Amino acid sequence: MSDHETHIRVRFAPSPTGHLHVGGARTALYNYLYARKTGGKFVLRIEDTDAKRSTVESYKGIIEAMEWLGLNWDEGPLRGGDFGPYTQSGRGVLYHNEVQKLIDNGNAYYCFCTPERLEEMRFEMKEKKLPPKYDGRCRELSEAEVAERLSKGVPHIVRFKMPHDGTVFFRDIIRGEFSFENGNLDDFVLIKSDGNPTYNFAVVVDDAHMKISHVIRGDDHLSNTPRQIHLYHALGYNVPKFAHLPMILGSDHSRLSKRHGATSIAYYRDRNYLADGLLNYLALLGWSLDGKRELFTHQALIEKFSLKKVSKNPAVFDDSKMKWINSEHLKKLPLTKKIVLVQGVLNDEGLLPPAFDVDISKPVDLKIVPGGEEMTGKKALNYNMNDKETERLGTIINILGNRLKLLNDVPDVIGYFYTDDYRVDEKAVRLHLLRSEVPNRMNKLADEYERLKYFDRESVEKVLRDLAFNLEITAGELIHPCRVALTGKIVSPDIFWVVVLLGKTKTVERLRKAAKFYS
RNA sequence: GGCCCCUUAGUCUAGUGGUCAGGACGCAUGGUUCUCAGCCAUGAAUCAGGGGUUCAACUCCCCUAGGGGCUACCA
Repeated sequence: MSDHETHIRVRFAPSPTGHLHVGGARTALYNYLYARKTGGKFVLRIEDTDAKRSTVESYKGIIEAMEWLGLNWDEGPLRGGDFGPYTQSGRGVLYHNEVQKLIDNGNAYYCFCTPERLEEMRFEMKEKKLPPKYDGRCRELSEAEVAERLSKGVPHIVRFKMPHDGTVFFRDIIRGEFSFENGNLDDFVLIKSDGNPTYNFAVVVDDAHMKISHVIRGDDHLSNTPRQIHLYHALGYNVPKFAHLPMILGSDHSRLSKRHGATSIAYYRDRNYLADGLLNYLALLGWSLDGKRELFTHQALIEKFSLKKVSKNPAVFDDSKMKWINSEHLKKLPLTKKIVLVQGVLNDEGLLPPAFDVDISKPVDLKIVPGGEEMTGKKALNYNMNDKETERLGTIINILGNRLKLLNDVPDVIGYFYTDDYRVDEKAVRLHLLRSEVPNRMNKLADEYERLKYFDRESVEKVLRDLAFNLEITAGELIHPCRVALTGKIVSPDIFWVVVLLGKTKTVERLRKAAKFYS
């Protein structure tokens, strides 16, 4: 690694005018990954120069979302650093010093044109099918004239004096060489009449002062880059390297907006998606390792990421793939971790502590649970659950297996283990319970279970199969109504495990209740 | 209007002049099973269009079309 590479500094610079959305998060992620991969620094800077649109709620929301995602910044709000402040509203003096430099060396000038005149001018130019550029009226104002208007307090802005001829060249890490004719660029605004810098000016000043080595951002900024390069030159700073990321589009291929529904990071956080899963999916939106491997842990992302492998084409956000990635991450979590997460969701839904005690007569041997993972370390004692309940939950999660794809499905998928007030699927009832022969069978099954001494999986299955044999029906004809009676659903994990984990008392109670209710 | 970027299945992508155009999600079918999920197997589906260059083009060049961006005292 060369000396230069040891000084890699990148930044994510959102404006606090809304929530952190998937596009911004992806940009933040790539910056973060690049910094971690290269041992550089990741800076978070808040670009709040638009006083009208910036809000503290957005600011807080962005910071919270970044933290939830685990995109830890080295310098910025809450962390500080040697190049602060990291909020542009706190850097006013700096912009004014810098713009003064530009005015002094003839690269910028005061402009007294009113917004009304500019609008008129633009309108006329459009009529004449000319590019709507600033006409440069104030560009050649004499020093005396400027001084006079200034002293009178005439509202003004500051513009960059763009050369009329020449070409600006630059190279983008992802897209290669670019050149822009200066003639197509106009005298853009540096300082607004409220004294705040514009985006194009503030980014350059801040990136230069914060010693940003690589500017990694969305390609909606590609067209701004030539203007910014002029500023770097005029200000006498080194031009950083650029990497313009393809944008993330909505399903209709238009720019992501509120119309597209689920675009905010908070939305997924609130629905109990896993941060690492989201990161994984976001990473894939515009980057791939080899087109084959798609599942990456946070750490693997850092190891494998490369700017060179970022694609040029815009990507459409696909919810179903994101769900899949999320489920894969969920699958891979160790059991103890899953228990804690599931407990959290159950608790949020008011399902903890359980509405009833379940007495499992014989402790469940996790070794015989399909794909059963044993609990390691001490049990997770959260949300008023005792050891036994925690162990039961661990077993429930084990028997659930891959059926659990989204943590948010937990209440629906296993709620019946925790309350009697669970949702009953009418279709399931119609299909399996509303039949004349069923109530009697359910009662018989309840009788058998009531008599059972050891309520373990083996016994519970034997009882049911023996009963089916005696009644001269298939096991399925008992199993399906039993499932609906116990869970209210047409689908569930292995029914015998459900019986065991629901416990003798509840199982018998629900079988009888179903028999009575649907006879 | 001007300037700029992008274009492989529905979606994300691999591909860098000669490949049966590979993978993944999703979809469909079959197998396993008490249901579902899973797992296994199988299948449908792609190089935007047109010109060149070349013995050979998804790959290089040009044009067209489509999509996106910038052109703000938004960022």
